[in-house]
Amino acid sequence: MLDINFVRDNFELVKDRLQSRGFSTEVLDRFTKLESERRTNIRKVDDLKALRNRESQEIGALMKSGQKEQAESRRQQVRQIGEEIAERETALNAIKEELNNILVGLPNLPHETVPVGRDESANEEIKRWGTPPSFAYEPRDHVDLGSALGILDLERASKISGARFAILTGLGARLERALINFCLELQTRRHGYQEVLPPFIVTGNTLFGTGQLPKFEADLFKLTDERGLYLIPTAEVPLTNIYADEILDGSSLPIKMTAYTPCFRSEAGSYGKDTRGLIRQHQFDKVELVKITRPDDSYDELETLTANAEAVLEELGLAYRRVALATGDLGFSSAKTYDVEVWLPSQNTYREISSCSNCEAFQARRAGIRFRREQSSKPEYVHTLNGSGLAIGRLWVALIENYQQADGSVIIPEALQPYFDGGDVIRP
RNA sequence: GGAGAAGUCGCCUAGUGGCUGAGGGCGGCGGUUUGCUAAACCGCUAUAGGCUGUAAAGGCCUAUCGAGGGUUCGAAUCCCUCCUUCUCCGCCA
Repeated sequence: MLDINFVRDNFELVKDRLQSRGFSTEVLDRFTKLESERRTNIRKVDDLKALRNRESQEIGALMKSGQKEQAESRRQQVRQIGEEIAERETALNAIKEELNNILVGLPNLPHETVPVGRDESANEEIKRWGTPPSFAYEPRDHVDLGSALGILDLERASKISGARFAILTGLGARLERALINFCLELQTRRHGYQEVLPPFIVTGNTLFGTGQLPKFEADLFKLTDERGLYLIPTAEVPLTNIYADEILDGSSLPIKMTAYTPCFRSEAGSYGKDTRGLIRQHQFDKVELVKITRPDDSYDELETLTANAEAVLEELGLAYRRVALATGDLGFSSAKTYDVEVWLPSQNTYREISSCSNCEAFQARRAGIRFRREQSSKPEYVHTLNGSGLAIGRLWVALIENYQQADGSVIIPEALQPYFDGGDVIRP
C-alpha cells in the first residue's frame, strides 16, 4: 500500500509511475476530492466529540453537586450532539472506505532504476554465468528423461489430483529432498539466514499484508471451512507477516529468514502455458528467502539476496542469467525485481527459477511492520524483500536436463552428492 | 468436541460508569551525587489521526485498556459477538 500522504502530495508523480507499469489510473480520478472530504469530515467529527466530552464532564459535575434538573436538561442537548456525531461518522466511514479501496488496489511504485517498458520485452539482462552444455544429440526434456528413469509419474498424478500435479518416486523424490536440504544448508550456514518452518495455511489478513489479497484471490486455493483460510502461494506470505503489527528494535535488523514450504497456486488464468511437465504446477516446493531491513539498506540487501539465490546455481554448475524486470513486468507489491533464469536445454533458453524483489515499505505498511532506529526514535516502516532460493521443482528440472547423458542417465553434481545418498548418477 | 478462567501502557500489576490515556513496581532514557562501579534521589518513558505551526520544536484536539458492535450525556469498568491464551475432560499424530 502506498502512503496516502505521499500520494496526495506527489499526485502527478504517482500517476506517472503507476502508468509506467501499465496500471490504468482512472481509479485515482476521485482520489483528491475524497481525500479532502476525508479531512474535512475528520475535523468536524473530532470537534463535535471534543464538545461532547466537555459537556459530559460538566454533566458529571452537576450530578455530583446535586443539581439534578440542570443535568437532565443538558443531557437532552448532548444527546443531540451524539446523534450528529453518529451521522457524520457514517459519512466519514463511507469516504474512508472508498478511499481505502482505491489505495489498497494501487500497485507499488517502480524504483527509479527499473527499466521502463510495458512488458517483459523491455526486461534488461544484467549478467550471465556459466556456459550452457552442448549435446551431440537433441537433448531430451525432463518429462521424457524422468519417465524413462522411473522417477516421475505425471499420468498417475492426474489420476489422483487432476492436471498440473506430479508424483516423484524413488530417486526422483530423493533428489527433490536433497535439493531442499542443499538449498537450506547453503542459505543458513553460508549466508546466515535463520531457518523457519511456518504454517502452510494462513488467514486472509495475512495474505492482505503481502499484497495477494484482495486483488488476486483467483490465484489462491481457499479452504471451504468457515474460517476463511488459504493455502500459502509462497513462504513469503507467512515469513513476511511474522512481524506484522510489531515495532522492531533497529539493532535486530536486517532479519534474514529462509524456509522450505510447498506452494499452492490456483493460477486460473495461466492454462495453456507450460502445460507439459513440472514447470507450472498447482503445488511445488520452494526454499524462500525473506529479509526485513532498514530503508537505507534495502537495495544493497536486494543485491546480496539475489546473489544468495544465484549461489545455488553456481554450486550446482547450472548456467543462468539475471534479468531486471521492466516496469510493466513487476509484481503488484514490488518496487524492483530481479529474475534469475536457469538454462533449460530442452527449451534452448533461460527460464525463471527465482524472483527477487524489494517491496520497500509497501508490504510493511499493509502488515504494520515498523522499527525504531534508536530506543527514543519514532517508529518507521521497514523494507521487506523476498526471493526464491530456489524453486525446487524447476531446479529438479534444470538438473535432470542439464546433466543428462546420451544413455538417458543423469549425473549428480558433486556438491549435491552428500545430500543424495543415491550416489553420483541416476540410471534407468 | 465439552466445561471453566483470563486478556490494561516493553514486563508485572491497580482499577466495577465521570476526579483514568489510565496509578504503582520493574526495566529503559536523561540528570544530581561520584576516583570507578554501585546505591540513593529527581525527571522522562505509547501509537495513530486531525488542526495549528517552527530554523528545529512546540501547542490544541480526537481515538486506542485483545477485536468489533451495543447501552449511556459519559465506558477500561455494563451488555452482545468474535479472537487469543491457560486449566480440566474427550479425541488424536
